[in-house]
Amino acid sequence: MLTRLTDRALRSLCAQGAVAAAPEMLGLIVVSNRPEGRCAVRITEVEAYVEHDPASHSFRGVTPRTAPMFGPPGHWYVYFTYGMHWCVNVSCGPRGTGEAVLLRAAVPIAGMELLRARRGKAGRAPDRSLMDGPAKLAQALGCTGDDTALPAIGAHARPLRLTDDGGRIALDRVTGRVGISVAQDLRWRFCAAEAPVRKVPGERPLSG
DNA sequence: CGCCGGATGTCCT
DNA sequence: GGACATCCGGCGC
Repeated sequence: MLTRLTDRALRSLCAQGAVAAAPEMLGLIVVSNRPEGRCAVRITEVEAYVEHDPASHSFRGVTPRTAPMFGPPGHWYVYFTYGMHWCVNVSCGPRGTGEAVLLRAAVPIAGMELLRARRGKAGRAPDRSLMDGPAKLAQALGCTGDDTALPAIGAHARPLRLTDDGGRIALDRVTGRVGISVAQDLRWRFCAAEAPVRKVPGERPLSG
């Protein structure tokens, strides 16, 4: 039988904190509903960031940029990085706590043409590698700073909604986080089998 | 497939 | 001034 997490359960999950919530987000879907069209993706890779964590944007306290991390759980935190990329997170932990789960990769489940079009030239990549990075995922979903601090959960969450369609995918491996130079011992990257292998602490260089 | 370097804005030191 | 939760194209194997 098909079981689905309710919006209430999803909010409760986010409230538990980023480390607890992150692995449970594998298999959840993000529905993007914008004027140019509708699309949906299934989450295959996430990372947890907490407040007393030098790799976290919340480590140095509240700023206009990081405020959504400290807001109520279950809201989007979208930030701009490397001068050209957006990345999408879901705020976690109770209000006042600076935690979030970074959505690092996903596979398409609806609105393929739109997802591919938004990725531009790279839209010709196979499904598996169309959104195999946080900025690629954000681009495919059409995310920008306009989305930051908006609620992520609920029937009226728009233009971006985190929800459960009942489709589940298994946690395949747990590794250190990608692209950070501190706190590399913390294994807070959670991957489904579909997620890309990368050179990070804890990742096995060979598959199988 | 892997390595390397450039692009390019914002925030912190 | 440097770091940064990155991506892409070019080149070599």
